[in-house]
Amino acid sequence: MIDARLLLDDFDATARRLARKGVAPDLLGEARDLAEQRRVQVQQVDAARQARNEVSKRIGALRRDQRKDEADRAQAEAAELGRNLEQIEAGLRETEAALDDTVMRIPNLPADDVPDGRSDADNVVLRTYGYDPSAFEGRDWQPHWDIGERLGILDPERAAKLSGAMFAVLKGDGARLLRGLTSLALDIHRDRYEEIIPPHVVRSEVITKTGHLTKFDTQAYRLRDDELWLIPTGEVALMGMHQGEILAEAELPVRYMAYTTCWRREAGAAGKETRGLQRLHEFHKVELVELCRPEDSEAEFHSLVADAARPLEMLGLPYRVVELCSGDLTFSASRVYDLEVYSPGVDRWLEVSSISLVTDFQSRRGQIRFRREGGPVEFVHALNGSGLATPRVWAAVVEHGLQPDGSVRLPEALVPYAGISVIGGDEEGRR
RNA sequence: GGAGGGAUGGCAGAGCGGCCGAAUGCGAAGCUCUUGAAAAGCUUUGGGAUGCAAGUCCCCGGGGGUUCGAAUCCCUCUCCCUCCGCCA
Repeated sequence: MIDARLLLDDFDATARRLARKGVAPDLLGEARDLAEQRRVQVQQVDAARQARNEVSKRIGALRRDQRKDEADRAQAEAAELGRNLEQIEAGLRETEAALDDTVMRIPNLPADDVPDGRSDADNVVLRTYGYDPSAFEGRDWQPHWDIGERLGILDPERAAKLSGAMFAVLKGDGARLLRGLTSLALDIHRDRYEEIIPPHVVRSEVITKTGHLTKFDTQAYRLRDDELWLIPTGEVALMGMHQGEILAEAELPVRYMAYTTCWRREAGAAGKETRGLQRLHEFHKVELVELCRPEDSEAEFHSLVADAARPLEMLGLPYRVVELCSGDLTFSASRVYDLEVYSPGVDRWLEVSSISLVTDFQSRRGQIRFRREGGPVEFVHALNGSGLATPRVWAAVVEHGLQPDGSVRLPEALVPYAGISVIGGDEEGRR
């Protein structure tokens, strides 16, 4: 959540910045009014408490001195003050609940140099790597689901039988390919990120405070008999680890990676763009997250983008870096770059990683702070992005590796991890 | 799953319902002394709300209650420890 102070201290500028993200001024005005009301009520409550505390203290002294009559009189007075206090406290509680509710609906402020725009049509392609359109002409490219079924590495019918639409069964070399991809990614990122294997279910508290569970978001699966949720991304577990903590400045930056299964309900999604592995309820991903000092976050963001791109380059996959415009930014992000891999089989660019600079939006909610060397306590900045999301990268490897004889050649860098160089060819490609 | 015990500041560890945001020790920071260091002495050392400030208010695992007043009493949840059961 944003700092409600911004609304009190600098309403116009804040409203202008949020307008770029499509936030209605009404919402902000409502929040500001509530914050103002809260400020007034806090002062009233404090004054009322002070009055009561003073009398209570006097009662203690009088009782010690055996001045019973005076004590009794004071006690009656205190009881009256107490009743009064309760009333204004109730008012304050109401205001705070309403304020909280309202502020929670306000998204993070976009970075000032994020391009203006309303939808993904206004996103900006910053650079493209390894993509030559002519290289894809005049050949019979196939979508990965056709290749996968033909080679027996993908089994959509069994997946549907087990779990329904948007689930996957990978078989044989297909399973091995996924395992190889995750190992490759974990090894690539090992130099900068500490590998974590977290729990895959987390408390309501954790998923709420990472901003992945609000009343407007029904992405996550809940366990029936426990107040626990399946993580929609490893980020939830990794960011949750430091909730409520005050880190030492010297501990920063904290960089973690985790290979986890992710579950998303994806309510409403179905149809053409969900075929094959394009969109799944359950998938595997290597996630990268970072906590750092505010002054470092912009530079760290660009490092994170470069980190997320490294596996794609090693796999020789053409990709492009897209900066999301202000209107397309996710709720909690101040800046987002998407990495999109070109899929020749469906002739589309598929998002394989979304790198977000979240600033202090999550850490304020989750109370993740750090203490400056000999100085004050501040909120850390948070960043996250996929280090490698397996389904779409799996699909891209299969589509790009398709050879005229129908087999799939794996990228060189992947061969040691997958233990094979060709899927579906003659036995020579196998080791 | 069953039975018992616990949760207090960076750590350890006191705390009669009022004088306790909290003794004491350790750790850490600053200062004095010293050529320097050690030792010793002095001082400082949690978070948050509100306020220009002085101040006031809140927080002793979380939430609720009793009371004029709760770290202290009651209820509840979570976590940790010991024992029993189960189990990869």
